[in-house]
This record gives sequence, structure tokens and C-alpha cells, in this order.
Amino acid sequence: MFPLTRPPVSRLLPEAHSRGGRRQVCEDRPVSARSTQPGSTQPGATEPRSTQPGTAQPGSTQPGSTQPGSGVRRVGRPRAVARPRSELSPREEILTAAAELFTTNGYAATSTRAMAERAGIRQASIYHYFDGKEDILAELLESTVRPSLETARALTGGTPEQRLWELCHCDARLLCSGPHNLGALYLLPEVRTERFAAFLRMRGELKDTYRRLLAATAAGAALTPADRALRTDLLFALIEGVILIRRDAPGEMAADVLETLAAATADAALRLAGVADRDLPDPREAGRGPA
Amino acid sequence: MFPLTRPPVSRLLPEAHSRGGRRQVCEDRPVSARSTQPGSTQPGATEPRSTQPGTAQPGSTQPGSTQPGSGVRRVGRPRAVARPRSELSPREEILTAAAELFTTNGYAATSTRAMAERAGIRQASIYHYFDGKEDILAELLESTVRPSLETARALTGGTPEQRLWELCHCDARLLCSGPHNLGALYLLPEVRTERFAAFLRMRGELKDTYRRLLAATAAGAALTPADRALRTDLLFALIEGVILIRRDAPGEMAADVLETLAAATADAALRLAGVADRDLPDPREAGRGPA
DNA sequence: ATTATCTATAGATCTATAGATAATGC
DNA sequence: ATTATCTATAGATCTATAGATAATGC
Repeated sequence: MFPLTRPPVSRLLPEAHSRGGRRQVCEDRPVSARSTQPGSTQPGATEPRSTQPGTAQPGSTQPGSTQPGSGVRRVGRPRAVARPRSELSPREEILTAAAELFTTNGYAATSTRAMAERAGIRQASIYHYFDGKEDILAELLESTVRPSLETARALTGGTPEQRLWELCHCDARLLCSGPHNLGALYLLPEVRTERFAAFLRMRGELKDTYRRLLAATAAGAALTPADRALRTDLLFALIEGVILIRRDAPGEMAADVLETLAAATADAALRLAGVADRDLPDPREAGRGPA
Repeated sequence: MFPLTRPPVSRLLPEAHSRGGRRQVCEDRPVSARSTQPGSTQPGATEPRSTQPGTAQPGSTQPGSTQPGSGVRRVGRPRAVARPRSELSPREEILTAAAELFTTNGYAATSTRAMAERAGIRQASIYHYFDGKEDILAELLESTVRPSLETARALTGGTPEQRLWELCHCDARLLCSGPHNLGALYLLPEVRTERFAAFLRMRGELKDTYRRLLAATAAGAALTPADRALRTDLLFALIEGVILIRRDAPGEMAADVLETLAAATADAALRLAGVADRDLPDPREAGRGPA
């Protein structure tokens, strides 16, 4: 048996009002939604595992078969337990199931059987899509940092102070978005393992962007290199700390709560960074503290 | 086999200079040292599990037998693999082993066999001291927050701003102290489980102290209740974020690095909280930003 | 023929219990 | 007699592989 009783999943946050819009660099694309986007296949994340190794014919796996949603019959043996037809491809169903279970129970405590059950397939069928359990976590991890990294690279207009605010805001939003607390995957002890070096590299690159942005601000430029490194650590810790905040309020976050938290996080991050109020021009001044 | 390769344990941080002393409420008692103090037995954490339930004679387990260190012969069957005589009691040896393995590999990925091996006993012997694996984690968790909570309760002198700084500083120190990153236990997904409710309650109480201290500052008093709650969340997230910082630099932290980080964390926390510089009187003014 | 699924299972765990054993204490 | 340890093991997993099967595609 499962050695630990599971906590009740998905208790939604109270309150849900609307909020005014605010200039923002990143679009409204929740992490999880993005990670399960059919088109988001990256190099190395091939769709079904090629059965004949070395015989990969590019383009041969595209047609209708993979297209989910349509009521047509699919190739292959039917599933043992029929289900209402998901919008997602089988591969995405597995990732979604894994996301929920990994974030809730952790990696080691999540069995492939539990994932399969939630995805509506048998345990062994997972291995048609993934080489093993580790690959599933690796893909979730990478597809979770990737949007942050893309935002970080795309940052252009405004002062360094503004760009830093945008990055913090955007990352906080991403961490709070989606039905599961995917950021909690970063906290799993298994992630420090060689297997996930690619993810850690991406995370390091993201942190480096924070470092450079901080250095570009007036406040950051005034620091010694050692102090700047320290402050970058603290700034980054605050952003990732949002994961901990969210974890204390399980379930999907209401849109306005999310927005308030993201803005408050970015504001707090800039205070932490030592950015003076006068270095924060109008565009984002509008949305600050209501009191 | 173990599904994940283990990262190399204990790579020490570079640099080790000295630093000036600073007024501080909490003494120099690293979390782990404290948690393995022989005298620190709490109610419920009885030494060896009473073999005859209901026949507990208080005081009958005290004499030399439990006293470690001395070269005398001990009662009971000798161990299968003899060892250089530890300073620690068997129970403490188990806790120490668990601390290292839980923080490095996580709870579910740590087998009782691995713990026993590191503690120098056989797997089954663990059950002489603990009712099960969960009890070991519970005890580690509680003995890790307890010092923070005691500090929080004991805070007296100075302005609210100073007390808040002291609490942040002390907690940051505790989180960075000791040979293992015990704070990382808070991050384990298993902790959200009913079994560890007692720990979560203590942590909640600690957070509440932060809330009250923040409310007592001039900056905190000016906030709406909702904003104050939000800011408390962020403040607390920054403190716990120190765990993440430490995790990126494995091994025991050099004393001066530790102190620099703790002070920088407390400074950052007060900036985050919105505390103005003029509200931070002399005693701790001395140690701030060198630039 | 190709594909997506299935069933069955090998082999390796892992936790906790039962009960034996080798010390000291009296 | 008491204690701290041990050996052995039941029973329940869990991951990954082998190979069968039931669809569609051509």
C-alpha cells in the first residue's frame, strides 16, 4: 500500500473578482496549458517512441492518427477501459496525469501504474510513449522552465528596472498558472540528479538573466560583485518562493488572486533588489499598492 | 536498483574569511546539533519503544546503558558490524542517517535499509526505536522548526523592526546551519500529509509570528489587511527560499559565508517588507551593505 | 503492414513483523 | 530477566520487457 495517506486534492481558493489589465510582456499562456500544446514538440521529444530503432521516417507519424478530439476510430487495439474521448493525445494525457501526481505526491511515490490509471491506459502502455519514468519528469521540467527562459530572452523595451519587474511578474504568473503547481517539480529531490542536468542548465540560464538585469539597474550597479551575487540569489529565491506560497493554497488559483500575487511579487522583488521608487516609471507605477 | 543516480554529497563552499560579531538573539546552536542533543527528548518521543506496552517505568532507562561514548560494554546483542564507537546514541545515529538521506534523496526514495546501513545497524533494528519510517521524518521535521519557534516566542527587546530583523536573521542562520540542509525536509511532498499535521501547525505558528511582527512595524501598519497577508506570504517565502539557495551549494556552509548570507537575508527581508532605513536603528545598522 | 494498445510476468525491491540470540543486570 | 540487537521472511509493491491482440491502412 501507499505508505502515506494522500491529502485531499484540489481545494479551490475563495474570492474571484475581476482586475484591470496591465502592460505585460508575456502573454497569457499558463505553463501547463503550454506544456500540453500538441504542437510544442521539441527536438528529442519525439512523439511515439520509434518501434524500429534507426528507422525513423520523418513525417510518417503526422496524419489523422495522432489528431485527438475527432470522433473517428483510431488505429491500434482499443483501450481496455473506454473513456469520453479526451482532447489530449495519449502522450499528453500521460504528461497531465504525471504532472498532477508528481506535484502532489512526488516522483518516487508516484507509480507508473497510478499515472496510467489516471491517463486511462494500462501501465505498460506508458512505455510506448516514454523510455521510462525519468523521461516523463524530464519533459515536464523542461517544458515548465522553457516559457520563462523564452520570456527572459525576449525582454527588450524599457529601463532595466522595468525589464526586471516584467521578468519577475511574468515568472510569478507562470508559477501560479495552470491547474497544478508545476513549479513544485523544481523542489523534488530527484531533480538534483544527473538525469535532469538539462533542466538545471536552463534554470541556471534563467537565473543568469536575473543576475544581468539586476546588474543593469542603478541599485545593482552600486553593489560589489559578491553582494550582487548574493542579492541575485535572494531575488531568485523570492521568485521560486512563490511556489511555496502556492503550495499552501492548493488547487487552481483564481485569475484575480493570481494577478494580485504576481504583481505583489514583482513589487517585492524590486524592493528586495534595492531599486528605488523613482527608478520605477509610470507604466507600472499605476498598479502598485492600493493603500 | 535505485532508479536515480545520487549526486556527489558534500562539496564544500569556497572562500572562508572571518567576520565581525553582531548582536543576536539566538545562540549558535545549529539545527541538526540541537536535534540530536541527547537531552532534547520531547513528550511522545520516548527513547526506545517500550517493549511491554503500558509498563513504562519512568527513569528505568536512564543508566549507563544509553550513555554513548564511554568504552564500556553495552547491554544487548552486539552489532553485526562493529564500529569505532559513535558519540551518538543509536536513536540519534538513526536520525542523523535519516537526515542525510531524506535531505539528499527524499523520503520515498530513502529505504529503511539504506538508513540502517548508514547508522551501522540492520534494517529491522530501526523498529526498536521507531514505530515506522514516518515517525522518523516527523521527529526530524519537528525538531527542525522547534528552535525557530522558540526564538520567535522569546523575542523581546527593541523596536518591531529590530525584532523582525532578528527573527529573519536567526531563521536564516538556522536554515543554513548544520551538516545537512534540514530545511529541505519542508520541501518534501510527503510533508503535506495528515501524518505531519503537527509540524505544519508549528510552521503556521512561526509564520504567524512573522505576520504579527510585520503588522507592528510602521510599514506594515500602513497596509490593508489583504496586502499585509500578501506581504507576510512573500516575506516568509523569502526566508524559506534560503533553503533553495543552500540547496544549490551543497555541503556544509563555511561559518563566514553562513553569516553573510543570514545578514543579507534579513536585510533583504526588511527591504521586501517595506521597512524604511530610518526605522532600522544603530545596533544592526553597522553591518549593512559595504558599498 | 502498421499501430496502439493489451496481458502477463521476471526480478528487484521495500516495510514491517516474528522470533532467535548474545550481551549485561541482578 | 532485560535489553539491543540479529536473521529470516511474508506480503505488497514497483519498473520494465516480452510478446499477443485488435484496430486501421493499403
